[in-house]
Amino acid sequence: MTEERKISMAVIRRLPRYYRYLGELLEKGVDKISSRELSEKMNVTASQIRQDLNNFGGFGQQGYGYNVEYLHSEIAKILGLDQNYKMIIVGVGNLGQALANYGSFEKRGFHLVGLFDVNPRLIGMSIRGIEVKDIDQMEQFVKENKIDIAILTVPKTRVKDIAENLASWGIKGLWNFSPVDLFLPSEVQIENVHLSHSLMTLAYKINEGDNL
Amino acid sequence: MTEERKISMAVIRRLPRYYRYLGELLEKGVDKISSRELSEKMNVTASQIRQDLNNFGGFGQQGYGYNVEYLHSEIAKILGLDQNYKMIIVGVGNLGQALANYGSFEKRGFHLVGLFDVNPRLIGMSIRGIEVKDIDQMEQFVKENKIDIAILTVPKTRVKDIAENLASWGIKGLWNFSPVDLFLPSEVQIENVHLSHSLMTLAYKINEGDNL
DNA sequence: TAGATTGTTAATCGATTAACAATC
DNA sequence: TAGATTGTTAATCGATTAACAATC
Repeated sequence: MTEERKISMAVIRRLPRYYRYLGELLEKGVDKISSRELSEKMNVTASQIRQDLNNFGGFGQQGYGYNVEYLHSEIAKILGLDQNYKMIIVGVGNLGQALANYGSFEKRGFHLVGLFDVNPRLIGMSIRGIEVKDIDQMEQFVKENKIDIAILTVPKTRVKDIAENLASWGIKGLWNFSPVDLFLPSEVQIENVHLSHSLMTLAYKINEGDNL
Repeated sequence: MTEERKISMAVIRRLPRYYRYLGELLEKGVDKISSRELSEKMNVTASQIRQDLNNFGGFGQQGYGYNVEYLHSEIAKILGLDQNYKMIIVGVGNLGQALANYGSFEKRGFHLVGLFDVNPRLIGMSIRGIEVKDIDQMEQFVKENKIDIAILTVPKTRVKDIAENLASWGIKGLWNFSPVDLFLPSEVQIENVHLSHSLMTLAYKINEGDNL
């Protein structure tokens, strides 16, 4: 593969937003857009949009703008949305069940294929046709099915061991919802969703207004 | 209140993490910590920790370090965790129910007091002692109970109108889980949790490894 | 006192914005 | 061709890291 200079995560985290806006334009039947028009919709600078996109090559055309469908599909490729991922959920509590019921990940190539828990009351239950299995069966399942991503919605006391095991079984990514930081070999990619951090940040913003 | 220079959101978003680590140290009975020790645990630079904290005043003592309990409580104050917030959940689907069942927000002062939905099958149901009400009753409820925060877990087609209404009824903060950007008057604070963005970012990270 | 570690200034690094030549 | 808009370089801005004097 061609050697490219390291793209910053700040740029990467903006791509899904571009992708979403382009998807909406696509649905509306819009077929071209300029960086300025998009910048106004998204409330960012046109310069940033052009800089971000040019990290990956030239997707536009001078004097014209960007073809919506093409740009949309190119961003999908950059993010890896042109591929399929096999996912399992570990921990089928409230949040695990909610995520299991989410159909919308499927259409982006994220396929839920397994559910695991320790709770005998949950084991055997099915969500969207997927049976909850005992966590003892997880090693075999992950290895046999070549699972790419594990969604971790287990209590924080359990997550470290589970994550380390999954890493040793060759998982590629962990989507971690526990309020814990995982330190694992660099082959395993980690994306944290710290809901409590997000809520605390909201509390700060609410009070910040008082100081103005 | 004293006029302070604007603190960047980058700093604010690190505070909940400091707060979490300090809470863990507190539970372990550790009573002091230096920026260097904390930096090693958290995998950040000591310099950053000191810079971050000094945005809000001097919490440490030369030659000693930081008192864990004191620093923990000071960060809580900065974030506004010394206050109480009344919250409602709008949209009691899978994710709304999961969040409603989360007990852990309560102990940080975030009190869930209302649940709203349009679905007649959900209306009348109770979660943790809170009855799901018809969304028609929301205006009166928000105004009478002076609700601070609304958790938005409604379909994306509904969220814009609901958010605008809540804003006009004096809500202070919106915790938005819909894949939509809300543009509202600046009195209303918005914190987005875009799960799909997070998952796409994980996909990128997984594939990025291939280029190394 | 000597040692340790903060608070804070200065240096570096990186990200964003502005500007404009290239070109469709 | 003239007008529009990209791609890209340069300028600015902000955030992080390093260094060290202050001080407990």
